Amino acid sequence: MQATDEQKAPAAFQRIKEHVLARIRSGEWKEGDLIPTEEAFTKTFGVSRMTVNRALRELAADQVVFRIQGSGTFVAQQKFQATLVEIKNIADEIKARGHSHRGELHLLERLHADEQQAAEFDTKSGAALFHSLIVHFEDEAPIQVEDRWVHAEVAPDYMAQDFTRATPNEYLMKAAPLQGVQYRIEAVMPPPHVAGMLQISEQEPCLILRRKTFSGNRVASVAVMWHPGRKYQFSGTI
Amino acid sequence: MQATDEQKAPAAFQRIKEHVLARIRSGEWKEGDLIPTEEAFTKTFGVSRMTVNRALRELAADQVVFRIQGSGTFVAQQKFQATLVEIKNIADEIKARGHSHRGELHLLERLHADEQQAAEFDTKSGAALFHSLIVHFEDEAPIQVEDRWVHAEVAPDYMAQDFTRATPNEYLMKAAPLQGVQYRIEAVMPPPHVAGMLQISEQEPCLILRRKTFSGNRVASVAVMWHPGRKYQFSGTI
DNA sequence: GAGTGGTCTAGACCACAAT
DNA sequence: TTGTGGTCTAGACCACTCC
Repeated sequence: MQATDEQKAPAAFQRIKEHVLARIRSGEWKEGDLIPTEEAFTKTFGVSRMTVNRALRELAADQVVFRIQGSGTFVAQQKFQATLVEIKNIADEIKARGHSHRGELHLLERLHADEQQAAEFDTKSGAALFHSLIVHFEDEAPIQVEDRWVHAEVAPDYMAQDFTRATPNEYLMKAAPLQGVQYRIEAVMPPPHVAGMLQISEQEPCLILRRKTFSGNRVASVAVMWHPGRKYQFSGTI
Repeated sequence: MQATDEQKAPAAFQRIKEHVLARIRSGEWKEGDLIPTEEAFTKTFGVSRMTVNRALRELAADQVVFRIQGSGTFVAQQKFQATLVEIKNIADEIKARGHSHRGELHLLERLHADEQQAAEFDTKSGAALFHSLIVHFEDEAPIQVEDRWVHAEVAPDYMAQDFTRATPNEYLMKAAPLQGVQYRIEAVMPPPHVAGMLQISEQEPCLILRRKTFSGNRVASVAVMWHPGRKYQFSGTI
């Protein structure tokens, strides 16, 4: 028998999605345009309203269209205005490049929040915090200094971890269900002790990532991650 | 009449999603666990299978669970391993902060690609390119130097644009259907002419975003965007 | 009130996996 | 063969918008 090239017909809701996307791509339907109603599509495609509804609902979830109950379905604003950068766990990132990762623990202590730290953690002054300072190496070259404070109530076992094996990030993800992250990326000059740990000059800029994580409506952890500007970049594709 | 605090009951599919999410958050259902079948949920919640299907399908789209036809629905790997940074159009970003944006065009020229540029654009040496240099101001403070090369074949009308009104980014999005973006974020010291345009010292680090866009399987544009490290950060929430 | 989307039902048939 | 998810139907009722 001949090798047949059987194509399964795409699902009806997929065909409708493609139809709408094609109209938008071709420019026939432009930003803000009202597109046909669900009822109209049921006739055009000979399908039930639930099927049309699924197609349009998924396009709305993808922000291709937006829908206003009682009014209709409209073409959404062009996307691609934003580029997304993915910031990964440093250990995974290094391993993904085929290199070896090693963490060097420089400091692990328990202390009490001063006023500024209490404000950052949205708690009261004197609350127990853990503080760790770890230098991450990629094939024996220092690539990140991770300076981290952790709310002791959220991750009480923090100090019992072996941070040469798992990063604090990995531990915290298991210990405290993450509910949110705030981050900021900056370019700054390193203070002397950071320059020393990264084995760079104080005249070389650093790329820093500040990251605050939330768990159970509390601030779980505040971290500052320093990277040598010459060797480290955030990069990606969309 | 008393001010009533009427709560509309959440939709059934939402209640089911919440139920599953709560079980996962509490740790009752762990990564890789098989969760109840659609049929089981119809009985638990007293709803039809379509309603359960929608709830689980949406959770699968969000990568909370994964589904294998014939086998069942399983809890997916923990997320939040990655943090996403959104890089917006500079003009939109400034306006969103409630400030005024102004673009100052310093250079707009047509030239021919040298060998290095030809390699970057994946074309032949001598191909026509446009080159623009724009300084973006936020409330009269320079916030970005945008140095951009554009493939003339992809956007032939580039030089006819008024870049004090719309950013090159906005124009290119309309002129050339975007198919992909590569980017890189770095921390570097500014060369003298950039420091001058940003009105900063040569000892102040810059945050730079390099961005290459693709259209129709060709490189449409290569841009380097310089920002003063002291005033500009990438930030966001997830 | 007419038109639109938001949700839901109670079935149905199919494809795929495990046995 | 049985159980699972993937899709679809032909209705239904509701909430909201606009006239």
